[in-house]
Amino acid sequence: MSAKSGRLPPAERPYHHGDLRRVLTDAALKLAEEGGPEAVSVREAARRAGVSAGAPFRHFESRHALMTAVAEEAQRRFRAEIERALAGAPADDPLQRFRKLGLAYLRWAMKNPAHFEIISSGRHFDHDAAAALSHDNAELVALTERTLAEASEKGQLKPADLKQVQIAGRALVYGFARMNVDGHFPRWGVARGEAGRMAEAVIDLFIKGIAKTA
Amino acid sequence: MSAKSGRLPPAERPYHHGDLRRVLTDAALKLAEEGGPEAVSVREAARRAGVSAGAPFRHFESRHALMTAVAEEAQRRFRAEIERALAGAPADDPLQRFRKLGLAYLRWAMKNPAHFEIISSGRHFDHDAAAALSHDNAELVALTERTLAEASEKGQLKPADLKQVQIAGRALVYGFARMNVDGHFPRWGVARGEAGRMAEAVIDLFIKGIAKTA
DNA sequence: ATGAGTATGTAATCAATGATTACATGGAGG
DNA sequence: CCTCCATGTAATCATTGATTACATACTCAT
Repeated sequence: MSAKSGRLPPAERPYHHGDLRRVLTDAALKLAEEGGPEAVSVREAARRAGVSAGAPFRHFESRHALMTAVAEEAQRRFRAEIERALAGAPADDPLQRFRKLGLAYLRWAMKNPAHFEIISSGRHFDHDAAAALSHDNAELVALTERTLAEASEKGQLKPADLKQVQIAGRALVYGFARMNVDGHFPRWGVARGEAGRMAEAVIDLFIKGIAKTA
Repeated sequence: MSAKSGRLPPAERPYHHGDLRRVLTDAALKLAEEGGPEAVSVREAARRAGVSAGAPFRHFESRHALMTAVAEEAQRRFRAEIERALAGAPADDPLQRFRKLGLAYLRWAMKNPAHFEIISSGRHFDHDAAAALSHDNAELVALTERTLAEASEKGQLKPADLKQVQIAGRALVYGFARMNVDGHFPRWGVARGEAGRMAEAVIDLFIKGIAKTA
């Protein structure tokens, strides 16, 4: 695919890139990792891909569109990681699965702060143009709802408005992840390794609050 | 002060502005309100102040420095509003004050999304250069800690690790505010007016979880 | 008062970036 | 083989953050 034009010197890149769209997306993902969402620039991505500054606009209408592709890929990875983590959880203990869900969520968010920010802040891309992302996200939301409902049906929860519990849980986890991403912890005198344990403690505190055995 | 130079035509602005720093900060605050933090540009602030594009740099080392001033003013307003709201709360019921604290926090955050984002995201300004902001913030943190401790001393709380409760509460409220700022609610099918009631419900759910009477 | 020194504003300029346009290249299919 | 079209390049523009040389006027010591 890339060595089709034999008459060109092998060191030269062929005129057509092959899969520039993907290469640009990957470069942008890396730029975000390195310097945060603001550090993603079309030109720098083009530079890293070894193409001209105008080339990316053949594949992305605008910088926003590039960020949308970045967000979709990040969300895909996020979902995959969550589901991978959940695979090793006991199927007959929904509350335990709910806990694992929260932990996996936080672990990924803390390990990939820039990507987490991109997919969650809604400021970096156009949500309406990201159908795949919306789907992946809805899938995760449905997963937590289902898990919580199962826990309730199995009698693992105190009587409560499940919708409210769902939102509170989401706010709690999202807030914790955000506090990490937004740099609150260092200013609170929370060491880097400590945040992980605190995440677990906070989740357990929440679960103890909604579980029946409390 | 502004009409000192009598020989100039009255319609003309005097060469020296008077309080350009403040005017620029106000313009930037308004720009943020209108188009979010990214919409704040040094040049547009200068334009609105009626000065040249280079003038702001006499007062702010960089755009970041301007944003720092914006953040300090926003944080000042935030703190003032919280304390104002808390003034009308019963002094002898710390748990009730804790609730009011959370509600006032969310009300301000939802009413001033851009300013809230600026002061809380840590990405828009230099925290180390914002001593006043750090002080105001620390003051609010201390206030909630004190209130929670009082509630505990008065026997209003279940036995628990207060530090963990503090962090969980903060994560919950911050997460909810962030979900609003980050545009999660419309995508969840939550109407605009509904968010306010949900905020109250979530706070009450949390308080019921930590209160003794539960 | 008055002249020196400084604070504050202007104009011109630079580099980086997002975006557009005209043109070049070459792969795919009749 | 030749045409069409997807994809890349080069040149260009407007906007923005930032710097520099210069202009203005406020302040303060004498």
